[in-house]
Amino acid sequence: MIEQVKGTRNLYGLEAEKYLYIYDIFRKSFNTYGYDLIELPTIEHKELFDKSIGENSEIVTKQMYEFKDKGNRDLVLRPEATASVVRFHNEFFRNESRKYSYFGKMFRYENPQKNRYREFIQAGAEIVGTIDEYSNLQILKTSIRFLSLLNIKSKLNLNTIGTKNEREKYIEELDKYFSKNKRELSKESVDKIGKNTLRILDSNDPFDNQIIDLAPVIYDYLNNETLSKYEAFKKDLKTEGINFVENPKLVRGLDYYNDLTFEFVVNGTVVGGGGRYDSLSEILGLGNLSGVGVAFGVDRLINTVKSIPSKTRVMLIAQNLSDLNLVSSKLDKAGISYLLPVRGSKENTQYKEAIKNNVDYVVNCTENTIKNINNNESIKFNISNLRKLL
RNA sequence: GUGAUCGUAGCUCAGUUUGGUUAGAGCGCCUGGUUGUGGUCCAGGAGGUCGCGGGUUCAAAUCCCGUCGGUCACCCCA
Repeated sequence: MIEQVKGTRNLYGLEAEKYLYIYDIFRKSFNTYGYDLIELPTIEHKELFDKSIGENSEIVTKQMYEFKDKGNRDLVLRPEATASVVRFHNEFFRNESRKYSYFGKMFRYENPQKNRYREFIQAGAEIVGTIDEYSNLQILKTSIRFLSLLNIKSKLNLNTIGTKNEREKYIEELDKYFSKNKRELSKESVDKIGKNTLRILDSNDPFDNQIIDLAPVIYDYLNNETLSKYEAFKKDLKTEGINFVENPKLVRGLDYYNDLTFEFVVNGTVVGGGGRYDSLSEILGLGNLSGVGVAFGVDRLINTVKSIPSKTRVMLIAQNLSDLNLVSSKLDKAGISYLLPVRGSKENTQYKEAIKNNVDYVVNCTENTIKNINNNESIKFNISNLRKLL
């Protein structure tokens, strides 16, 4: 037997329904609010992500699906979409400001586990161009509307990581501090000193707690402009009645972020995250445009959403096919959808099939009745009687 | 990249420790009957390269090695 590729997922039945439902709510939340949908290519030049996400990041060094095509180009399956959106924007709308939304497959070569797949779906939104802090608020408010329409209760974590210069100075101090206290850190954290210092703050190892708690805090290394922007933003959130938890240790894995970073957490799982990226365009050599965005893990949302609204389902049964064909043609004309038995089996078997398929009503085309499968009450079949039930 | 654990019928699993008839069960599926406002019950039937490859052995689902896949965790992230 040929097994499926590691880390891929088959969405079937209820999961597929949830996928469509989430896509639908996503479109209602973003697309219809002026975030134009963009279908981006799945393959991109490797260079795009080397530059944007960062050559030393975990994603680029270990997690990209890389290949050479027949023209000897270095290509990758995209690990995320923000860089592609910025590429597109700079190519076609360089001197405009625009809002985008996207919904599609991403790929990262990691070992799969709960809520993490090699091929996964992200739904995201970006505002790119000459923009101010108001965009940050818009992205967050729209995200919150999206999650609440899905009936998902999430916690919003918030942080600012300042400008690149500020961050570099902070990391320098952090390196010194952790080096000095090496002996009281886990081996894994020690390995990150000088390489991925910020991530040490994120350590789950209880052994590290004490040292991390006493570590320098990023806010002490940010200048007044950065801090006042951040304070103003928090004030806006409070005015809007948006609850959040400030987490100075929240660092994102992508190099291009500055100032605002945030994530939405449900039961300990990050279902979405994002932030500000004012230097991404420049890093890509594409100009000098700002941006802010959010991305949701659709697979994680599928695993989180408990139930979705269901439609009333009708199944036709009959003891001969001509009865079945007659009624199904009538329903086709009336625009009513229905299920049919897979084959002309005996009546009892067809009833069983209806029950198995979770239908609400069975139309017996031979007897001309509509039966409510939940209480076994039958009424005469005709189109208007059936329509009343739907 | 690291670690743990699992892989036997469509599904859930027993059998693996201690190698030994023809590899089993429940559910599901198909056929016939029963019931007749139907989801019950009865009988029969189909369905298995024991994930894959190699090794040990007179003999492997069972032991060894490798590999692929699932689940979970670390790392990391959505």
